[in-house]
Amino acid sequence: MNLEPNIHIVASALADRSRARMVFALMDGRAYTAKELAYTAEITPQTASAHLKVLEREGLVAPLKSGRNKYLRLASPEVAQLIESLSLLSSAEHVRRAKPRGATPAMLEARSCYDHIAGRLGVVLLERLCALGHLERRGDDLSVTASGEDFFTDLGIDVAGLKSLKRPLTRCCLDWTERRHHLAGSLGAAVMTQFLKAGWLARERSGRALLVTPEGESALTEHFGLSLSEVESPDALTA
Amino acid sequence: MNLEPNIHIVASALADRSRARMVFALMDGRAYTAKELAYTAEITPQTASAHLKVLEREGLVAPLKSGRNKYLRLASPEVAQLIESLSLLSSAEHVRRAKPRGATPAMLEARSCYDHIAGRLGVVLLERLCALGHLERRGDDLSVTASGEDFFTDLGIDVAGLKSLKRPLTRCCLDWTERRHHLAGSLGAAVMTQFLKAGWLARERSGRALLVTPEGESALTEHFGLSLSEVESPDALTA
DNA sequence: CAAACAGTTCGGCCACCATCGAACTGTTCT
DNA sequence: AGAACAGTTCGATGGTGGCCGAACTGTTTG
Repeated sequence: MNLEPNIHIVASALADRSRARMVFALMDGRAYTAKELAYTAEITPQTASAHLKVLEREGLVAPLKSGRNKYLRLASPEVAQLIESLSLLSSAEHVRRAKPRGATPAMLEARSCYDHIAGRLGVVLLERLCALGHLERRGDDLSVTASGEDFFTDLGIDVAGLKSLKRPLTRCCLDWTERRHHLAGSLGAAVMTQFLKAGWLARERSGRALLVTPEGESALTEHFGLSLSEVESPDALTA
Repeated sequence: MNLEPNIHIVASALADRSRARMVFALMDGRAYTAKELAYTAEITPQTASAHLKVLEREGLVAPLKSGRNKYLRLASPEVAQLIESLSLLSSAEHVRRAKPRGATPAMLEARSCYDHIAGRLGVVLLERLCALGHLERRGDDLSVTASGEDFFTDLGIDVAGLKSLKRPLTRCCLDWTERRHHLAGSLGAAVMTQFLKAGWLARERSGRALLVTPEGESALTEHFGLSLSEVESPDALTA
C-alpha cells in the first residue's frame, strides 16, 4: 500500500512558528523581501534564509529576484487555501481573547485574505449582496443571480470572463477572527481588485489591513446602501 | 499585532510521519481503535498512544470509548478539508510513480475520500452527471440543475433537505492521485451513502477501497449509462 | 479469581533542527 | 574603486520530540 501522500513533509514546513509567521504575513497576497519577512518573524536574516529555503523546497512560496533583492510570495491559491484551513482549526483558543485592544476604527475591520476582502467589511459586504438579491446562498453555497450579473458588470467586473476560469467563481471563506463568512473565489478577488483600482480601499504599507477611503465611504452608500458605522458595529447577526 | 493564529501548532500535529499515516487512514470517514492505527502506522501501541494524545489535543481526531476499546475518528469535515489541502500540495513527486502495480481492477479505482466517492469512479461519475445535464460546472463551480434535482430525488436523496444544511451542497474535490475533480459536499456524501445503502458499493474491511458490486454494475448502466470498463480505462479527457 | 488484552504512563536514548555569530557572494550607490 | 547592503553558507549549541522496553490501570472472558 504505497499510495499515501507525504503530508507530514508539507506540514513540517509549516510546523515552525517563524515559518508560520512569515507565511501568514504573505497571506495578504503581496510579495515581501527576505529581510522584511525576517523582521516580521523576529528572527535574524540568516535564520530566515534557511526557513525560506524550506518553504521554497516544499512549493509553498515562490521567489522573484530583482537586483539584489529577492521577493517572495505565496506559490498558489492552493497554498492560501491550506493556510486558511489551518487558521480555522488553530484559532480555537485564540478566539477567546479576540477583543481588539488598540481602538483602530475601520483599519482592523477590513483586511485582505490572500486576494479578497475579509474582516468585518468582508462579512457585511457578503450579507448586503445577499440582501440585495445579487448573490444567493443555500447553506454554504453561493451563486450569482441574474440581477447580480448586471450589478457586478456595472462595477466593471467581467463576470462572463471569470466564469470561464478554472477557479470557482464564488466561494465562501470562513474568517478565523469573525467566525463568519465572506466572499472569496475569483469574484471575490475581482471585487477587491476593483475596490482598490477605484480608490475605494487603500492598502497599509505593509500587512493585511485595508483602509476605507472617503471615496470608498460614499461608494459603499451609493452601491451597497451601507454606512461605515454599520461596518464598525458588531451587531447584526446571520443564521 | 497579536492577531495571528498559531497555525504552526496544528501543523506540528501533522508534521510527523506516523501521525500523518494515522490521520490519513481515518480519511475513509470511519473510526478505528488505537491499536489498529498503531498497526497502520507501523509503530508500537505506546508510541501510538502518545501520538493520538497530540491529535486529540489539537482537535484533529475525536475519541469514542466503548468498553476497553477507544475508537477514533476525524473530528470534523474541516479536518478532512485540511488533510485534502495538504495532500494536494504534497503529492507533487508522488504522482510520477503513480502506476498501480498489483493489477487490482476496480478496487483501487474507487475509494472513499472522507465521506464521498473518489478515485477513478468519482471522476467518471462527475463527468457523467455533467454530460447528462444533472450538474453544471463553470470552472470549478458546480450547481445542480432542475433535471438534476429530479434525478437525485429519484435516487432517494432529499436534495431540498441537503440545501438547508450549513454545509455546501456541491463542492469540487481535486483528487491527489487522479489530479482531476470529483463530487464532494453534502450531495457527494449523500450519493456515497446511497450507493452503500443500495448495495451498489461495498467497503473493504479496512481502508478506503470501495468495491463495485454486481448490483452496482447494473445500476451504473441503468442510471448513469456507464459500464465498468469505462471506469477502469484511463482514457477520456476533460478540459 | 485469573488470564488475556486495550490502552496508558514513565524513563532513557538518540536524532533532528531552530537559532545565532562569523564570514562569504553579489549587487547597488557614491 | 570603495562603502553599504541583501542574501547566503558554515559551524557550534541547545532544546524538542519520536521511539521503545518495562511496568501500570481497567475491562473482558473463561
